[in-house]
Amino acid sequence: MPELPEVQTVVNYIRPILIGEKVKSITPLWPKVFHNFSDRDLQKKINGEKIIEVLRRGKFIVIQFKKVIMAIHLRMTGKVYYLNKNNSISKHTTALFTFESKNQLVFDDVRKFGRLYLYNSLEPLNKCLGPEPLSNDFSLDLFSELLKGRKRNTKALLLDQSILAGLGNIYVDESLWKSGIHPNSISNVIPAFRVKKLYKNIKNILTDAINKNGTTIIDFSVNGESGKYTNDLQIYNRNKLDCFHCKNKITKIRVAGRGTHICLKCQKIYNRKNKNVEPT
DNA sequence: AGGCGTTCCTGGGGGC
DNA sequence: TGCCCCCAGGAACGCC
Repeated sequence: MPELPEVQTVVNYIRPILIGEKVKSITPLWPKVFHNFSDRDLQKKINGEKIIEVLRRGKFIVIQFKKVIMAIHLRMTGKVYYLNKNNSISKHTTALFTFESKNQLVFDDVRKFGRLYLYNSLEPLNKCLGPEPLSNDFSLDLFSELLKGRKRNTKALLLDQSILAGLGNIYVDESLWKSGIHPNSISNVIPAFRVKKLYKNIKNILTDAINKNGTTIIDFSVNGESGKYTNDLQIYNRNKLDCFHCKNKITKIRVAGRGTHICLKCQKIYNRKNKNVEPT
């Protein structure tokens, strides 16, 4: 499940090679992969155009051209990699980018949820996405306001891309565990010191994960590098194993429709009744 | 407003 | 071994 660190890893990988490339064609091998545009739009707006910049916004990979942007969302199983002489496109390829240099970029997606988007600018993405957790604009005050301004299940809120952009199931579980907050806590009654912890942990965990090329195994055909943050996971995917803090067994529950890993001893539920009670 | 169920997909795991 | 069923999940959407 590519989240912010995994998408950043992909961007770091493809950016230096993509910049300066001119698009010859983009072939949809799965018809639904073009989300909001047609072949004709491509011919008018992308084909022959040069790639100026490649960046990340939330979980989107953004390829910037002079007048338009193409956004790629990997959803759960999407992968982007270069095609070289030694490999062939897999049967799960949903789109194939061909450049005038004859280089080719593959968009591979087993479950076919990933999509390509065409926009005139970043604005449509900015409109539906919250702040970047690693940007300077994302202050503790802003984060506190986001939590206090709503009476919502905390995990659901952190997964909501319009509130905060880039977190997914893995990093929400990790951040909440490290901050001692139960995912079913109500966002507006979490005490300030816990909010501060959560704020710092989100930043630290994401930064750490980026430095280790993320968690999801990314099978690049060129350099074979895979995400090393897998070894650093403290709570995610550790159902029935010992909590690293208190040695209690980790449990798996459902929160906001997602499989959720928690330590019942370390993570405190905050709601109206017990907001002043601290964990033992 | 927010919670919840449904939809999109396929590989893989559990049960028999 | 084989087969069937169901589950995993990010985000959009409709409903309550």
